[in-house]
Amino acid sequence: MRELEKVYDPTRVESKIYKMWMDGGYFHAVIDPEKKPFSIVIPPPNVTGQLHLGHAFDNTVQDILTRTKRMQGYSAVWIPGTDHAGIATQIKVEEELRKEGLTRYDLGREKFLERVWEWKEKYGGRIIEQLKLLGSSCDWDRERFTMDEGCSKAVREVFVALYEKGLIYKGNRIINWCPTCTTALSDTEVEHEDEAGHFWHIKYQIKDSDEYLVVATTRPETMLGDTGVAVHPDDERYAHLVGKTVILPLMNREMPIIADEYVDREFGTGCVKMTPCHDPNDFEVGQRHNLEQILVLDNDAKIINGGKYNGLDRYDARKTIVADLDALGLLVQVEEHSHSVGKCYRCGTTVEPITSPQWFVKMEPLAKNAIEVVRDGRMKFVPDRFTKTYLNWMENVRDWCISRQLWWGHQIPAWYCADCGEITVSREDASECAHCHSKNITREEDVLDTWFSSALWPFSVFGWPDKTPELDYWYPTTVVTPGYEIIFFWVARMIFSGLEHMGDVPFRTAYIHGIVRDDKGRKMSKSLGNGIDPQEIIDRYGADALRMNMITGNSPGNDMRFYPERCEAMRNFANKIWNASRFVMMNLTIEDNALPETLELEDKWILSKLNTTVREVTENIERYELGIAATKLYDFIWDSFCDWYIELTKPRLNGEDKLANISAQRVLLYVLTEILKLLHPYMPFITENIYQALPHTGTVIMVEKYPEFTASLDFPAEEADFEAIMDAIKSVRVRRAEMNVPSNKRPHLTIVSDRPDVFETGRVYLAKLAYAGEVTVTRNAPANLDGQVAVITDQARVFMPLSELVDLAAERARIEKELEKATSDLQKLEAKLSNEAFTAKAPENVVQAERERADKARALIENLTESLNGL
RNA sequence: GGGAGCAUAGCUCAGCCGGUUAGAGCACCUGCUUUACACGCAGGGGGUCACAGGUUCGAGUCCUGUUGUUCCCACCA
Repeated sequence: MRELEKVYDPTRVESKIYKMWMDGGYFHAVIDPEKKPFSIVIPPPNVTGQLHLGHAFDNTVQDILTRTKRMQGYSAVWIPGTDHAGIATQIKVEEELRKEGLTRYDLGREKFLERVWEWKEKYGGRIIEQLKLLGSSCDWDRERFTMDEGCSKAVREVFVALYEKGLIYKGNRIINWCPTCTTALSDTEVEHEDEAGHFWHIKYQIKDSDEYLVVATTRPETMLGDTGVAVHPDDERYAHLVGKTVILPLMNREMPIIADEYVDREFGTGCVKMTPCHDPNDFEVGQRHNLEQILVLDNDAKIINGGKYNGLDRYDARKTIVADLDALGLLVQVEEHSHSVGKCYRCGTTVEPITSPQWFVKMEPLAKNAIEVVRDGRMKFVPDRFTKTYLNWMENVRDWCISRQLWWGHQIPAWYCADCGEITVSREDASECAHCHSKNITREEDVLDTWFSSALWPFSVFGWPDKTPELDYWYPTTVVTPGYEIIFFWVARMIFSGLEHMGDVPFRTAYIHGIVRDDKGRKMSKSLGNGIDPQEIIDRYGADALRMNMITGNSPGNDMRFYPERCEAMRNFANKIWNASRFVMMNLTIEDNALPETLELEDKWILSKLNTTVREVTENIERYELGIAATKLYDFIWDSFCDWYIELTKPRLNGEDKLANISAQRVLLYVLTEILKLLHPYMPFITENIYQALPHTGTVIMVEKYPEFTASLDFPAEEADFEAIMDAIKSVRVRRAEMNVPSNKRPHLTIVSDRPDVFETGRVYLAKLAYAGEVTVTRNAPANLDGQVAVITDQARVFMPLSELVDLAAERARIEKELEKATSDLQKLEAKLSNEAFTAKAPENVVQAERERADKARALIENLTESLNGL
């Protein structure tokens, strides 16, 4: 293991490491009353899906949380699984059929479903395999599918329970219809987009009169289904017409003129054509006024009940109707008009509002509890702003249309009786009508909204409706991590479902994240072709680099842009750790990582810094500030450990003193091991890989104990002292760089400080890291400073005999500039300190800190003046 | 129409409870075969924290408004 490659190659080890974890069964969680439970259910990816960067992000978050908690001694379970994704999957299989010149109807329901299951078997595992490439530590023994037996049972139970409670009903109501997917959609499945359209003003003649009303519409084809015209009850312009009859052009249908508060007098002409079957508002107005309902669009959005327009596609009908109206002189005006159009979230087709007999969940009673648990804090959103988004939606939620005219999904357990006309809803497949016992029953063909089963996911995966130990132990789950785009689809529905069926929230925290965009800030999509395959990134940079990249540099809930180049930085980081470990191993003669009995100053410094890092990182993760924690680890590892501590140990490792050598090894190994543990949840592969090569007492790092703050390793005073030495080193480096001193020039340094003991300890490091020859430490400045260049830090003045390299004039200018800065700083500080309001009101420690700054500034001015005089 | 986010270095973004001299990565400049790493080391340049008010001893951070931008929700035909 001492012959490690200079460059870390993740591709060679990641799959081996993953296999080792799998073989060891480390992902499997068991119920352990001695341990605290921690649980996450995966937002189940679509079974036909491919891993994209959004998944990579989402699952990295879950893995970090799960791995951290597992190491912290929780019984941490992360339940994986996939979603049957009703419409999406059915579309895919239908597309495949189309290539064979077939439709699903050619196959029939049963054969078609066989095809979908085949498809599922073929592609359903793909995304799971991709999740493994990421390093996801899911409990694969507990993998679920929304249409597996257990989940189906849960769906059935919920449907029947809600029906029995009167919370599921069937009704002929306005729903969103997608003519391409030929199914109803819920409100959440419709995406609204503003589109440039027209506003057609049409004359409707009053019966037995020369008078006309003018109505305006954006969808003229719907006029075929008009069954009334509405005006506002207080609108004096039309008061005389209310109750009269108007004649629908083209159809010559007589329709009433009604008065309803719904009409906005200011908008358009103040007259609204009423199409109860194709507009949600008109539907409601129509119900209030008993308007006739005439459906004029069929399932393919072709005209029906429209006389000569029958059979025309909706847009062809629109053109024809407009032309006909124009020919009749009934088209009074055509306005350019931008209006919002609803699109199907699966296929993008413009949906049509259509009245249709569908199944609904009655939301009001369910929403009430779902609002309460968030209001009273039983469940919280991170970041908090999504609370408002959620509440706003839940407070205004309308009944949920759950039936879909698809074949792939959970078929609704309802049977219609041909004899008595009643509906039988049953947990077991019905063989007779529950009302009249007729055998003449047929099953509802529709299936349920795919989100109906996802809503039950946090408890169906643990075996509900059976009472299981898993439910007892792991429900409610600790946290879910969805993107904000599925708050309504999924999060909201899980909340009311959990409350209704489990009597408790499905999760304590919803940690909501943003979406991953491309480098130009655009959403990644197939049509733009700007998607990035995570697998490609993994192949190129490693899963660890991808994970780390996803998690750093963004804050909770915000979108992030994905730059492949940023992965390079994280790959470099992995390489840095690799090489630091190589260094430690190359120097290793010990077999265990116990700390030495005596610690040097620099040891205490790194251990104390490590300790602080442990505390802070743990706190950050606890607060879901994963990015901040990652940055702290990155900085500690690269800056403190690699750039400083490793360099600091070299004198001991290369020196003659055996004991010193061993003690350096011990601290190095100890810190490295702790670093690997801390970083493991973020970069699981490389940390495990290195851990396996180091002397260790555990089995695998993924089940090692997560580091904890250790009071006995807290050395704040020593930490500060050592930083004074670092300060001196840095200052000397800066001066040398400014003066272009070649690195082989090693001048004698004279350090003047009130803390000679500290700098005495630091001599060897100044020599090495500040490229000094000899180092002398004194309390008082030497009498003769001729030819000395000084650098000044808070705790010391360092003199270097380098005046031959100095341009005296430039040096004078430099010092004067520094002096000027110091003087102005001091003035500001003195002004602040002489401000009584400040000294009286600011906290003592802040005032004290300002006093110290002022003292330092004074000392600096004194020293600079002295240097200037010395020139 | 309602609501939310964002606006900080050339680029992409951090910056939690208001408290020293505002940070990182990338890019840029200078130097370096320092025996872990050039996927590296040392150093450097670069910011009126969108704008205008306000609160405060003190504001990138809190409040109000303005502008720009992105998004979500909504039944004005």
